Amino acid sequence: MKYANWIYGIALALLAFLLKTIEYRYTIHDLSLEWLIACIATLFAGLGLWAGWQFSRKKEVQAEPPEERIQELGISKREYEVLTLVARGATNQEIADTLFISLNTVKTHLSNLYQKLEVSRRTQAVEKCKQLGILP
Amino acid sequence: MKYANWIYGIALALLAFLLKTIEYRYTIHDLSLEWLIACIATLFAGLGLWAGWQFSRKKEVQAEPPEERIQELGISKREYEVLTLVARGATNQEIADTLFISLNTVKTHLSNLYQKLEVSRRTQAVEKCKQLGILP
DNA sequence: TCCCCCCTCGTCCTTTCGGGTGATTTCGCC
DNA sequence: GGCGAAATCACCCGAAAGGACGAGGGGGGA
Repeated sequence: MKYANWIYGIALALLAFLLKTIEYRYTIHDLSLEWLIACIATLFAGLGLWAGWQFSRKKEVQAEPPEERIQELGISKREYEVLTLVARGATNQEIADTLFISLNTVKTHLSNLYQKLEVSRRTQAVEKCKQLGILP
Repeated sequence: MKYANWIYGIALALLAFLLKTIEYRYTIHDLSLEWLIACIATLFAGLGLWAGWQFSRKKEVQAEPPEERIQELGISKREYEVLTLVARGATNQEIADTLFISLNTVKTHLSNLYQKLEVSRRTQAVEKCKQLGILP
């Protein structure tokens, strides 16, 4: 996704180059200078607008497959399941009932999660995961 | 904030007009045409980019004035302050220290919040408020 | 085969939360 | 002046959460 930046930059450079060559060929005499400038101005303004729009768009949708960062942090499937339930405001007991495991197991998973996320409470964990894009 | 759109448009028009007049005055002969075009192109490209950025920025922050729903639910200022700190993963004690109030007071505010939000735990409260757009 | 990781469960202990109740002060509004 | 809402604080108690261990089974890779 980082390639987008380069694409925009290259596109800009190419367009500038193209305009220059065109201008060299037809040494402008039949179309007035002001007209040319106006065209170029609007064209590039539009291009900049579009680029900015695309750029911010990317950031919005970014979301990025959470798989990557999850694995980076070494979070296992089971731990992630617990995490999502925590994010929904479930208590440890509810999580245990949902996943058909013991309350102690839930606590163990959470303890491991806290270590991996470098936090000490469920609310902090949820907050951090949302920042990392791991949770919606 | 809707005026921003018009401001951008007017700014664009003004700049175009300004460039035209300048170009009329100094009928360009000492600075090469290609240079002028390059300048204009980059200038407008940057302007477009900036405009697009600002535009998307507005949409992001938009978020809708939470004031409305907050008052609907009868949440007071102090309660909202506590709420935001809870959303950041702070403990009750940390909240108390931050707001220079007693731990008991924090608890009271939270109890009232839970009733107003119809929840029973801090994580649920945060979850609900994010859904309602009260919290970012 | 052995080792490592995951998942599971347990105990003990401390801290944190949440619910309930009551109280005081301050402020704006009628 | 009275009234109500908001803000403040206190106490008690039980539930929930978190930390720090240990431990066993299972599966996959070196």
